[in-house]
This record gives sequence, structure tokens and C-alpha cells, in this order.
Amino acid sequence: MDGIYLRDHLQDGRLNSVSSTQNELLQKMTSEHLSRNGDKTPSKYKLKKQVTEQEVQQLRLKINGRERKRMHDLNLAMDGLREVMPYAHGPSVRKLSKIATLLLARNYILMLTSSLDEMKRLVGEIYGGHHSAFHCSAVGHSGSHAVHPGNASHQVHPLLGSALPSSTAATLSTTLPGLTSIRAPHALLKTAPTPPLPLGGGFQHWAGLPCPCTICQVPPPPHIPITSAGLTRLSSENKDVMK
DNA sequence: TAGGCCATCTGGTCCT
DNA sequence: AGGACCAGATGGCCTA
Repeated sequence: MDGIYLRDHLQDGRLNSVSSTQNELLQKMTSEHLSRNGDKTPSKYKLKKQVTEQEVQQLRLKINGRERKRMHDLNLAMDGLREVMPYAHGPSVRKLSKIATLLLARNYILMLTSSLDEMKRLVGEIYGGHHSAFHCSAVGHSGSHAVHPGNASHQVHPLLGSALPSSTAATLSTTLPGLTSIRAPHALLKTAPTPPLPLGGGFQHWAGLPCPCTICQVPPPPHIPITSAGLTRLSSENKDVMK
């Protein structure tokens, strides 16, 4: 395939350059090609031209292969992102597009951040602002504390239970009305999506145990505020994508 | 058939 | 100098 593209472009005379250094070969090839078209190629250039063509082709193949590998790696990373998204996976379910995957991931992170903030607030209420032993659970910030919804090895915090209490969900919907608008682009799926994963997954931060995580060692990163306006904007953005 | 999505090629730029 | 990254162009495939 590469050879076909290369050949076509050479015939079009459009092969200009690859980079400031690599293009010398290609430009030499082009000029020789043009002169060849202008008048008959001298036979003494024949061997040199063939070598150059091979060099150019090899270089082009090499560059194309690198780019192909780079894109494949990028797609693998995209697949990895799809796997941890709260969506149905399976052969019968159409794969999320790249743009949908990225937007969904963003919304998902925002949603988890909001849930975490709400949990922190509730924990603070329960313990009256005292610094409880499981301080780590109240530290979550979306950026550095990765949440892995697809990881089944998550342990549930002994004090918080396996899932958010119903009051929490209700509080979320009342205090963060925009949160309910954070929806995965179901329209992009061709089959009925599965419900989002429960938020019961906890971190492995246990009461009374020293925590080695970087979150507990360093100040938390700047927090991205989630406003209803922002959520609204998110929804509108998704609408554009989900059209 | 139009539009969306994707893979690939390609040339330019930046970085190491 | 070579590789990584990026964006534009192009063509194929699929779906409504």
C-alpha cells in the first residue's frame, strides 16, 4: 500500500519533503523525476536513480510505519479508555467513537469528582468536622487520585458501606441538579446501554493505617469547580457530538 | 446518496 | 539527525 501511495505521488510530482533533513533524498528524487519527464533520462543516471528511489521508498515506508504504529498505540489507549467507561461492552454494542469517548470520559471524571466532593461533605457532617481516622477517604481529587470504575478489586470503605446511601444520591440531585444532566451519549450507542456503574467503589485507604499515597503526602491539586453553568455547557457540548 | 467515522499517507514543526 | 507529534487530504466502509 505504501508503495502504491508513493508511486502515485511520485507520478504526480507532489512529493516534496518530509523534513528539513530527510527531504533531501525526496527532493533529489523529485528533481530527477521532473528532469526525467522533461527529457530523456541519461542512462548514466539510471543506476543512481534506482538507488535513490529505493532509498526514498524505504524512508517513506519507515516513516509511514512509525506513524501507523503511533496511531495504533493511540487507538489502543482509546480502547483502554472505553473499557473503563460505564458502558456496555460487547460485540453487539457499537463502539463509542473517539470524540464520544473523550467527552464521556470528561463528563465521567466530573461526575466522579462531584460525587467525591459530596461524600467528603457528608463525612464532614457525620464527624462534625473532626479529622477522622479515615482522613484519606475525604481527600479525593479527580486529577491525581485515579478512579477505576472497571476495577473489581476496589475495596469498600468499612464506614461508608458498599454504595452511596440513597440520601446521598438525593442530595446530589438536589444540590447538584446539573449532575443529573451528565449523561453518557447514549444516542451514540445502537443498543440499550447498561446503567452506569455504582459509585460504591472505594479506595484502599483504611482507618488507622498509614497511607503512602501521594494525595496524603502532598497538598491536593487545584480543584476544578463544577458549576451548574459548566454542566449545562457540558450537556450542550454533548448535544453537538450526539447529533 | 449524504454524512459520519476511521485508517492511512504526507508534509511541517518541534524536541531530544 | 532522527523521532514524535500534529493537522490536512484522501479514500473506504457503514448507516440512516
